[in-house]
Amino acid sequence: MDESAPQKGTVTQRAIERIKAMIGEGRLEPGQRLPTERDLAAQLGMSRSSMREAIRALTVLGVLEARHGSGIYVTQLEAGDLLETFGVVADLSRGPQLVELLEVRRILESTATALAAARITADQLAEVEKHLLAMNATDDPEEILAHDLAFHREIAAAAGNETMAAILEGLSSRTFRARVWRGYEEEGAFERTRREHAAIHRALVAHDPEAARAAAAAHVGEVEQWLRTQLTQ
Amino acid sequence: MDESAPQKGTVTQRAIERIKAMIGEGRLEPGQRLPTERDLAAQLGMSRSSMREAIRALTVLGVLEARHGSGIYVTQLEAGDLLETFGVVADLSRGPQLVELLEVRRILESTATALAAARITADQLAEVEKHLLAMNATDDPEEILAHDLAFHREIAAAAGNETMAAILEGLSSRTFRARVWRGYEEEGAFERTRREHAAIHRALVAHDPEAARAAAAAHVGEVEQWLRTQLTQ
DNA sequence: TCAGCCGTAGTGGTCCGACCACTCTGGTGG
DNA sequence: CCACCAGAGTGGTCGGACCACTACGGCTGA
Repeated sequence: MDESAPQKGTVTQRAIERIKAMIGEGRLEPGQRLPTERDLAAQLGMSRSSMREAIRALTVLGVLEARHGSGIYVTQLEAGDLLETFGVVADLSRGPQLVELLEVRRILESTATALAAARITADQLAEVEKHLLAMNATDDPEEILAHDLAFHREIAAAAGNETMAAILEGLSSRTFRARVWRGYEEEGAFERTRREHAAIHRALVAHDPEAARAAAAAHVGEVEQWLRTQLTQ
Repeated sequence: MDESAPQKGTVTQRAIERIKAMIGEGRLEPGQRLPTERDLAAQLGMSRSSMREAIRALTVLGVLEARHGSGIYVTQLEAGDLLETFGVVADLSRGPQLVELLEVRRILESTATALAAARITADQLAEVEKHLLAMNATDDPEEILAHDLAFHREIAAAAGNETMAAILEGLSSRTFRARVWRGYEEEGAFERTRREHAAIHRALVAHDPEAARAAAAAHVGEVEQWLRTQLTQ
């Protein structure tokens, strides 16, 4: 059951490509269960160890999901599954790269907020308000951060593009924001953040995309500029 | 040398987190060489097999680089290294998700092109023109696609944000575009594409960001709309 | 003296076989 | 009829062996 192995790269790398190809060609559907590690290794003519490394690699990429004692399954291949690794980028980026990342976020977040202003429903708006109020009702940085994240997540979801929402989720991942905020909040940015969030909320209520875009861009831009000054010091 | 293993998740998963943490905390610098697989496994109190899976995982994420016979090294952790996995998302996305991905690309590409219009140098512009001419001088779809990719890559580079350029690179990866173009080009879209590219080029020459943004958005939007109609059929 | 070759130690890559931890299922006993 | 449970099957871990490749240093020959 082997077809003239081209012998390019390592055995494990080949296995990764093969499985990816199987999914790309539709031979493996989302949610479907794969053969066992032992069978897969035999089919591709390699050891179980090498096959396990390939499976582990595809697991961290969000393509496969291994359930102990049950089997290996193809994920739903949705944006959330595949873009989870985006958080790693945010976690490991430093210096100028952090600013670039924030610039990307500013572009996407402003557009997402504009889209949300046009499309958001009453229910979604209520959810956004819930986090806005909760954020203003406490002084615990941890809690504020959590509601801040949820605030933007709800808006991104209301924009109607799951892929964009997933990318923004990665760009706002817990550790990334915690790292930046650690210094940012010490400069009395809480009050400003609240005003900016209020402005975004107003634009959403008014269903005003342009106002929403401007408010969101300014919001992220504030942090971006602050980070930029930090680097030059 | 172990600190009260919390025993959460699999052994391999723990190893991945530990190594990621070492890099995040700066204990491992970009380009630095890690201890051998055998030593690492011993330090974290696990078998070499498990450690290898962890290393393989971080390798596909673009965080580590293994050189056969030499050792394991931390990558430069630049945008290109870490965002290579973005291509996998594009390769495995289908249906509505493909449209969402194209929408993200439209947003980023239009902004990148606008930035490029403001910042592009004469040398960079010459490079862009080179690919524009080469694209118009041939009828080989393969070659056209290659120069098309390079055309946009040069523009993204001129925008001055490597992270954005890396993301766009992933969103335009070879297989992704080949897949979409297969059907797109059959509808006589070549001529339209050339006109759109010419419009983008004009805006760059004129250093007109708004015109560049509009031209790029229209360019990607054309493909996006076509894909949208394909899905409803 | 010095350039180039080559042996070798050390590294990642692969394979094997065993056992553990967990899940799922089908039969059994209540 | 249901609850339980034992067993088969699965992924997870381990240890060791060997292969493929790199890098370095000593050796050889000019």
